[in-house]
Formats: sequence, C-alpha cells, structure tokens
Amino acid sequence: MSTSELPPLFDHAATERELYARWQEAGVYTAHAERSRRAAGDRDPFTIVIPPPNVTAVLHMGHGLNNTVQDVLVRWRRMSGDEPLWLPGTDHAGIATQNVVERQLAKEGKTRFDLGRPAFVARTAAYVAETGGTILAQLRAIGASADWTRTAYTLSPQLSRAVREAFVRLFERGLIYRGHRVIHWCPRCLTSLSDEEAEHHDSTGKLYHIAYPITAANAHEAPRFIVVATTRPETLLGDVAVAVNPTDERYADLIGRTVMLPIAGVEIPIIADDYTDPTFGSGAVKITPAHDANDFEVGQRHSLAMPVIMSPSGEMQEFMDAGGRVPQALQGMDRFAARAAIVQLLEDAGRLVKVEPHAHSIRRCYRCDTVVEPRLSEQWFVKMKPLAEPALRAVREREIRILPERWEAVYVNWLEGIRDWNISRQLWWGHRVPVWYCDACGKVTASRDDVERCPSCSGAVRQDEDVLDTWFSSGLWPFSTLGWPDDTADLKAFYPTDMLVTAPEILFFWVARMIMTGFAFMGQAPFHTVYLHGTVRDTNHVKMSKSLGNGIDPLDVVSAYGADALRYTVVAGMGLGADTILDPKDLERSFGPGRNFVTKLWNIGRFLLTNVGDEHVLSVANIPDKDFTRSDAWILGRLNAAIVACNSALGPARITGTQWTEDERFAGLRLNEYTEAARNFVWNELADWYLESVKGRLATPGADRDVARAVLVHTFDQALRLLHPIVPFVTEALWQRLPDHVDGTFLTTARWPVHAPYPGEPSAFDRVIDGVAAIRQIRGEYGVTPGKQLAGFVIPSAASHAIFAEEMGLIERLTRCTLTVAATAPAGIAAHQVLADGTEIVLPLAGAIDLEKECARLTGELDGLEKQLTGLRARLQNENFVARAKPEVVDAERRKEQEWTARRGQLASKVATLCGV
RNA sequence: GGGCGAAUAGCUCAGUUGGUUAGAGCGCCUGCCUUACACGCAGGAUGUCGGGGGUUCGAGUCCCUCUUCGCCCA
Repeated sequence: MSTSELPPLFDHAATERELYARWQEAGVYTAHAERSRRAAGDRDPFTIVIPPPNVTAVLHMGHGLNNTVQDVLVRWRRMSGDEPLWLPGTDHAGIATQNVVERQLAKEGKTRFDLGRPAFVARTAAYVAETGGTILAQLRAIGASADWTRTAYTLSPQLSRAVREAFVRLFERGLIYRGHRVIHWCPRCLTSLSDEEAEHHDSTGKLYHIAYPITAANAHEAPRFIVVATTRPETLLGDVAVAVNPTDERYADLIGRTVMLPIAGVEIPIIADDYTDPTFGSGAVKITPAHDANDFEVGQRHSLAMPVIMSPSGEMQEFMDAGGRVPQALQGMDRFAARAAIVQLLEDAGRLVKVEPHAHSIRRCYRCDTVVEPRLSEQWFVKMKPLAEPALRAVREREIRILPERWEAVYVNWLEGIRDWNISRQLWWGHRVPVWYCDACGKVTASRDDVERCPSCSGAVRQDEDVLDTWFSSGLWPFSTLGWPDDTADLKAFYPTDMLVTAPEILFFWVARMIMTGFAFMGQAPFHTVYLHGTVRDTNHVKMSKSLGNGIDPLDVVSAYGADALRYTVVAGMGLGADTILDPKDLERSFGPGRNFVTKLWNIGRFLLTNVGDEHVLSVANIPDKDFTRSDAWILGRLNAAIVACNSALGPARITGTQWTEDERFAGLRLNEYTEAARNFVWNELADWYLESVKGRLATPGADRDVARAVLVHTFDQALRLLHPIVPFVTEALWQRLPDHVDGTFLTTARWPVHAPYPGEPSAFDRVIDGVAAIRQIRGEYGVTPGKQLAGFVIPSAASHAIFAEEMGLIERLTRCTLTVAATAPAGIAAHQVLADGTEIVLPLAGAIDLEKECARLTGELDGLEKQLTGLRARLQNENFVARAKPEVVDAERRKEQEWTARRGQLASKVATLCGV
C-alpha cells in the first residue's frame, strides 16, 4: 500500500459504509451458541441484551450513548476471546405506537373506533412493519456490532408466546389477580397507568378551603361549618364523607354527624380516621374514594360508596354510583373547566373560605404529559412482594451489582416499599390479556392457547378486552429473546446474560422487573452487572429532547464528523454515572476533538505505512534483547502500562463464583479512564516521542531499521487493538493496511493485547525526554524559534553519563541543537537547566541571554525548591509524622529530601557563579 | 415531607483505599506551514478543590454544619 492512496484526512463516510458491509458479510458479529462454554464450546459467553428502543423511535443522542457503551463492551469482550452476543431488538411500545397511528387517523378525520379493533391493529402492524426497523438500521451507522440475525421484537409470535406463558404461570401461582381500585388514569390515552408511568412533577397549585355546612341537629342549633382543604375542588362532587383525626379534640363532637355537600346537594357523614393529618389545613379532609388512592382506602375501611363523577376522558359526568351528584350545568364539562366553575359556584354561595398557593406534586402521563386522574376501575395486578424478595436478596447478597454504587440503595429502597403493579392497559396495541370469561357460568380462564369454549360449561367465552403493559413483555426480555419458554440452545448458551447497560430512569420500569422475572421463571438472576450511565444534556444541563429542540441528531454527527468521532466523544466524556454534556448549537465544540483524534490516528498510520514499507516485518519476540534501543524498551514498557491501565479501567468482565468480591464489586466500566489511557499511549507516547525518535532509524537502511520497523508496527498494531472498541472504523481501516496483513482477517476479531515481558530498562529513555524538554523550555523562554540551530553543552550526572553519551544524536535531532558532552559547565553567560537526575544543560545562546532574566529565572526556581524543601524538612522533623505515617511514605520523603537537597546545591552554585550572589 | 447525589481551572469533567508541587480535553497566550498530521507541533498562564467547623502527623479525599443545584420517592 503506497501512501499516495492515503489522503491526510480519514474518509469516514466511505470507510464506514465499506467496513460495516464487510463485517456483516463475514458474519463476525453472529454469535455461535455451540462455542459457548455452557454448550459444547470453550469460550466464555458474554451476553448483553439491548434495552429495546420503541419501534416508533428514531435515533437520538441517548440511544447513541447507550448503544456506544454496549458496543464498546461487546467489542472488548469479543477481542478478549469470549463468545459475545449483543442481542438487538425493539419494543412494541403500546401507548406510544397507538398514539402515533391514532394521530395519523386523526388527520384522516377518523378515530380508532371508526376502524374497529381488528382493522386498527392491522393498520398499526402494517405501520410497524414499514417503519419499525428504522432505529435498528440507524444503530448500524454508529457501528453497532449487534447480532442482527437474532433481532427480537416484543410483539413477535415467539415473544408473545413468552408473554402468555409468563402471565399464565403467574396467574396459576396466584400472583396475578383482578382488582377494583383507584389507579392512575390518563384521560387522553384513555388507559390506566402503573405507578411508574405516572410521573411526579412539582408545581405550585392552589389550596382551596371550603366550608361544608353541618346538618343542624335541631331547629335551634346555630349554623355551623366544617372547613376542608383541597387542591382539587372539582372532585367534591364525588365526596362521600369528611374525615377528621379521632384524636382531634376540635372535631370530637362532630363525628357521626353529617354535612351537606355543596353543589351536589348530598348529605354525607363526618367520620374519624387516622389517615387525617390534624396539622394539615383545618384538620378535616374531604373523602373522595373513587378519585383518590388514599381516600379509596378510607372508603374501604368505612364501607363508603364510591361514586365516579368523571368520564374516562375527564369530563364531569355521573359515571358510576353518582346519580344526582353532577348538576346539569356541569355535565360534560372538562375537569379543569369544571374546577373553575365549581370554585365560582362556591364563592357565589359564600362557601369558599380562602385560597392559598400550595406547592405540591402532580402526576402526569409519561407518554403524553397529560395530568393523570386517579380513578376507580377494574384492573389486573401483579402481586409484587413475593417476586421482589429474591430480587432484593440478589443485590443485597452481591449476586448482582449496580453501578454507580449509589443506585443500589435506590433500588433496595424501591423494592422494600414495592406496591402491586397494574398491568392492564385499555389499549388495542399490545398483548391482549390471555383471560377468557364465560358469561354463562362465570368461569374465568387464563390460558396459553386461545379459548373457544368455556372449559367448565362449554358455554361461549369472550376474551378480556385489555392489553398488557408493554413493560410486562420487556420485563421478560433477557430470556424471551433467547427463545423462552422453549428450552433452546441459545437460552442454554447465553443465559444468564452478563451486563445490562441502561439509563437510571428505567431502573424500576424495566431493570428491577427483569430481575424479578429472571428469578421467577429462570430461577437465576438475568445478569450480574447493571451499568447505569448518565443522561445526555445540553450546555444548560437540560436533558436533550426533540420536543425541546435542544437535541442533536446522531446521524448528523456521523455524516459531519464520523461514527468514530461520535463514539470517542461519548466514551471519553463519560465519568461513571456522570451526565454527558454536549452543545447542540456548536457541534464543532462537542465533536471536533473526537474527529481530531481520529485524524491523528490516521496520520500516525500514514507515517508508519510510508516509512515502514510493505516488506515483511520482524516479530518483536524474535529480536535479540541487545538489538533494542532505549526508546524501543521505553515504548514497549509504555505499551505494557497502557494495557494494564485499559484492562483495569474496563474489567472485571464477569462475576467469579456466585458473589461479587468487595474488591471487584464496583470496579471497572470506567470508560473514560480506558479511553484516556489508550489515547495517551498512542498520542503522547507513541506519536510524540517514539515516532519522532525513530525517524532517523527508519531513514537509515540496515539491521537497526528492521528493529525499529518491528517495534513501530508492533506498538501501533497493539494500540489499534486497544482503541478498536472505541473507534472501530479507523482502527480497522488502518490495521488492514499494516504490513504482513493476512487477507480476510479483521481487527474486530483480533486478539486483545496482553501484557508481555520486554527487554531493557524502560525508564532510561525518560532521561532523554527530560533533556529534550529542558532544551525546548529554554527555547521557549528565550523566544528562540524552533527552526534555529543551537549549540550547547550537556554535563551528565554520573548515573546518566552513558545515556547522554549514547543518545546525544537523538537529543540533537529532537531539539535542533549541536551538543557537546562536557565534564564541567563552560564559563560565560548562558542559559542553564538542572535536570531531576542532576544532569546540567548549558546553552550559551550567543548574545541572546539577558543575564538579569536568566538570574531571575534560576533564582525563582531556587526559591520554589527552597520553599518545598522547607516544608518537606518540617514534615520529617515532626516526630509524629515519622512515628505514625506509613514507613514507605516516610522513606519516600527522605529520598526526596536527598534529591531536592542535591538539586538545590546545584542550582545555588549556578546562581552564585552566574549572578555573583 | 423522606431519601440520594453534586459543587475542583473560563467551559466540560477526572482525581480508586487520606500521603509529592491537584490533572485531562476544550478555550486562552507566545512561537512555529520542523515533507504523518495546522483536525497539527513546541512552550506558557490559570485553582483560598462552594462557605464554616472538626478528626488526623497529614484532608480535594473522612465527620458535622450551612448555602446552591439536581435526581428519586411520597
């Protein structure tokens, strides 16, 4: 390969397309069950199941981040010799998808009821068939090495079967039941929601204090009122009682009497219940059991009626047991309009005592943001306590770890207070509840297969109208995607999976439920590691979203900067659990550094390919120790350090045994540290020093040139391997061009670097680096242009004599100097540097030296050293320090004192001779 | 209301069990188109580690407290 074919900038667009196609064609990302150690193979399986994006979704930066992380981990394990499976797929997203299709219908002036259920479902399925693969296709653009042959979908026949199986098993175990209670209802989506789907939002509302007239005991009693406080006055039409605390003396005499409910004109009792907080408002609360979950419980305790005074879409209506409660004028009025109307009516009637601002939190539908209405209705629930118990234990007993650590506490806290899960949704798009009712005999049948006739009386049956919460199906994801309930080869080979990578927002929605179902159906935790990464935000720390217009389209970034730049940016900026801040208004600021890194890598490759040539390159292992130079030993040592740093930032990959050890429990997954270690090696060590040091050797034919070629190719090859998970495209493109490349082999399946023993003393070259840096510093301080050739002297310390004598040519080349090794510093005005090891560098800089400035510089340096030495000595003279600090710390301080003292002596005599002080 | 987290350079963030002179990228300043790379190279400046108190020989790191911000749950 000649460099004429390599332009100075990496052509990401063409390369990404070509390489992804070749990876696909070679099938390198297809997992093989038989290679898993759990089957007949000899490889450790490493499985990640994707958090399935909605079928309606298009790729946003959150997906970009989430999937980049998964891909980095999977590529790392693939190269490490595991049998990896990254299983992709999508989620049918009941509410979201149904909303999209309903909006389409609305444009045609139709509703789903015009179509009817079968036609609506067919239309939605057709829509999904057409557009549902979009996001998965987009994941390919960022280089996702997922196994597309196993792409799953929650509404596929296979996964639907898993849903029925799970439902029926839980039903048979008594863990699924039908209940009549107050749930969260979205009046816009016309469905119930789980607790998790009704999100809290802080808001400033109003607290209305309303006076309810107490029914007079007799004709002589003066009119009395009891004041209740509420944020939702419109619900008073559904009030069935006023509750006071039994210990509240203010109201003791009123318990058992009745009040006349304003507007509704119904007489309701005053009851005593502990639920009432005497310190809140007036200490009396209105009880609306059909429209408030707490009131519902009060209502149950007191066997109260439960009138529903709103329609499903949130309009005032005598819906259930509410006959005569909603005045004609209010019927059909929206709940918020009704609130205003009722407040007005109360005010007109003199019943509104006061209105005060009130900070509280209201719940909104997580899909459409509509204020949720608590509503009494019939729903299916999962009994959670028994399911939560093993999920709780698994984390407490370190069978599963959650990173960052603090989320473990959140998880435990939630599971401890877990409430039953409402799983029925009044939607059409989803898995229909597999329950059939017989109207003839009343038999309720939950069944894996469709039921045609009542198993009891052979009467006609009808299936439950509701569908299941989408999260019910995604909760089965780690095993339903592998073929469960069938006993498949994939299930055997790849379950339990390994890591789950997702955002903290769905810790309860999804992660906790997968853990529960994992134990319930598989008897094992579904994964050993949960990695919760941060959120993508803009520079104002506002979460990126399409609706806010502060999003970044990852595909725009890919086309402008390349997939590698996107990935690098995301991974390099990701502290454990920290949010990722990107600037949607300045993509260059966010992604420029990533692209620059790719360009740098590309140019290291260009240099190497031009100067190394096509001829066979020796294996580093076959080169005799004595043939390596100091810089060879140094870079090989740095490579080892980089490998160690990358490994410890990434690993451990899996649990050993059945419990995480204290050491490993929160270790690894420091992707930013991994990135920095690899970047530092290739840029600041390989490119900045080794590559510069090797230029002369490459230009000089002979045996040493072959050693240099071998070390250069070896270290670059290893660097490409370390970097491949982060920037797969540019690394693969370069790797395939390396000399001796075997056609048909890929970096993506090449071996991850291992720490290897190399010859020589890696640190000797640090003396060269120190010397070069010192000379460059003088150049900088005296403003000598880099191009100007200088002459100078090196007075090496005894320990470093050989190094400076032998490496002088290299130092001269790197500094553009002509240097002479001398025993003592020559007399005369010059710039001086004293290196850490005691070696002195003297640059006369004929005529350019300002004696005053040089003295000031050296004196300043001496003063700084003096100050530090004083502090250091004070510490060493402190008996407490010497007695109590760890011996190795004290020893280190003593050594330092010796070094600093020697250096101070050198500097002091410099200053004395030069400045006459 | 309960719980959790954050506050470190102009910006975005590292800083593992307390132990040199607190780091990186971007930005900024100076000089360089040194034939791999100006998406680059060399050099440089910048921090009472949010405030206060405490423990300790030693605190960015541990404890208490205050302030500000964020998240989760009621």
